[in-house]
Amino acid sequence: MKMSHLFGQTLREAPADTEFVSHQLLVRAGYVRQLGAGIFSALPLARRMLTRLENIMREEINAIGGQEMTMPVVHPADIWKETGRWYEIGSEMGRFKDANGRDMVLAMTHEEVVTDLVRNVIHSYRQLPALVYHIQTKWRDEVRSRGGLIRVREFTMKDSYSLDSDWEGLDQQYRAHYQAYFNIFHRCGLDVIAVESDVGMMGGKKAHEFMYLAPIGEDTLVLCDACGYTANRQVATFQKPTSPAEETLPLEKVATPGTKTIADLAAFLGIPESKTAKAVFLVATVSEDQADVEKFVFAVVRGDMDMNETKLTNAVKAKALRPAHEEEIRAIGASPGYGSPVGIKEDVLIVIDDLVAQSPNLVAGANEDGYHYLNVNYGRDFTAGIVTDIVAVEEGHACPECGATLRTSRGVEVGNIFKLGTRYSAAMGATFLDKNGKAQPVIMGSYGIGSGRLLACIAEKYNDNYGLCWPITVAPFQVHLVALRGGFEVAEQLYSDLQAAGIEVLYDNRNESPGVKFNDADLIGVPIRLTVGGRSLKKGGVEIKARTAKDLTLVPLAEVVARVQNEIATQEATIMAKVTPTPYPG
RNA sequence: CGGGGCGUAGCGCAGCUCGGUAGCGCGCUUGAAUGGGGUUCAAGAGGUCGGGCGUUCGAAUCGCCCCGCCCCGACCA
Repeated sequence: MKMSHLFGQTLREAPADTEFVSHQLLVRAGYVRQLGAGIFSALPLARRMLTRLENIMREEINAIGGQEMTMPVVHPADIWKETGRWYEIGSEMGRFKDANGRDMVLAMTHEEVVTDLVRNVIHSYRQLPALVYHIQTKWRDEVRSRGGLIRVREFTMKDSYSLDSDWEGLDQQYRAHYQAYFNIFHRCGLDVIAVESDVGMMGGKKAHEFMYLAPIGEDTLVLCDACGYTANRQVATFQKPTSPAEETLPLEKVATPGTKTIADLAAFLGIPESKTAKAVFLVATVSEDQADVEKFVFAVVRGDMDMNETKLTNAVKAKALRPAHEEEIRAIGASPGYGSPVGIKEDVLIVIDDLVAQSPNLVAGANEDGYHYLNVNYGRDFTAGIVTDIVAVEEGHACPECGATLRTSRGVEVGNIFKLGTRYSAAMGATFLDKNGKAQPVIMGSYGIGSGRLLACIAEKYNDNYGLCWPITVAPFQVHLVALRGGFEVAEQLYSDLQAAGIEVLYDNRNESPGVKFNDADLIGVPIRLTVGGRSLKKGGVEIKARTAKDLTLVPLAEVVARVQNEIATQEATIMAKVTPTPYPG
């Protein structure tokens, strides 16, 4: 590619509304342009990279038996109504009516479509297992897109769907993806960790997220350095402290004026926060018979811990959760700041953390302004509809596996794998006949990687003060050939020689000053730079420089192609050395 | 959806308080010089001042409404 014809322009200054380095550099270097909030065009430089990323995905998914296909971006709403997600998912689903007034959906993901295909195509256990995938555009109308290319509304994803006749088969395909995903990210030069995650709107049984650890990440991860336990904070668990054995003491009501927070209360009574119970009032939206119903939820955790919304949402099978208004709290007989499950109306759904159930003699509100109860005990003084883990893990808690101290870190989710099970096949009647001639729902898995987000993460990792520094395996070109005065004729020849040798070359043939060319080359970030000019020729050849290297090396003209091939091989080998088997946890 | 900020040429910005018919730097075009890290000089092209309504003799500037974009929060695979 000659730079004089490259569609795109480098900018000296980044647009004012860009925040992250990856976003700034990708715009400045001419890779992407923004059309609207969370909507981007990929210019030729970015398109070349996306193609390379997607080809890496193709190779790895093909290697575990995947067959590429393409499923549509626009779906009739009927299939989404069949699985219920038409009703469960809120405003992030793109909906419109076609010319005949039929409800239509913009693809957020493709479980419904693939399941529809499965019920039409798969009839026998003999056709299983199978693995299909596609690379397709999705639309998720995030209420708030942010972070440049990290969190967008329109994006392209590689998603694969595994189909099995038994659970062992699903487990096998799941593990195969687990390794394939590490291979993909490592081949892109990105270090990731796999963490246990919430299944969210996908439903299903088990899920891992692949996380690129970076401060710009929007997810908080819980990590154990001792045993390797990793989980998204949304689902992370920990070893709860054991409560001291105590005689249960009689319930006692005490005046505690002006102690609306746990900290105030503990200070007022001179007790640790761990001896208190914290009440949180929420209203859950629950789907009942395709209609949304609001249910009051009264959650209780120990005073020294925080509630985890995801865990609570899952515990009550809610579609959404919001804090309750004061009137709603009073309506159930509780008092904000002095709430407790003791003496609450019976039809209220009380969810308590399992640690609260085991902790004797806690201090809890008296549901009366300015009063608390001492020595509240589960079972004697109150009961709960649900007793389960609803506490958020904090830095310093004990690892659920080995007991060592946990730490937290931020991460960007670049991929995920889900064991869907029969969630979709059962709902849509995608069954096969087993050996006994009995109809069984197909057992499914779903596995996604967002290519644009992957590109942004690589940009976020590989840059310096001058611009981008792509890994050779994903770079838009392998060589950036800079022609300076007195070197244009040689450069032209070199350009065709390199291309003839199968090397991807970006050739800066523009009549620009050297400084402009070098700065653009650094900004664009092609891994190997060749410079030909009167000066280099006088010295006997062409200068070669790796983007990340400090020094130039002079190479005789006749050896340039071989030398470049050698450099490419070396850089590729460095990255491929990281592609190794990763043990599957558990 | 709540809070904050912004919208003037491709990009970065000034002008707005105090209304008088739009400017700077970069980029772009042409010419000349320069020629190894955003070089220099000269001459140019390019703007419905986000949109609508209103006030006014006159609106980028004042008022009202709307739209868009960014950040924080809520939310989210």
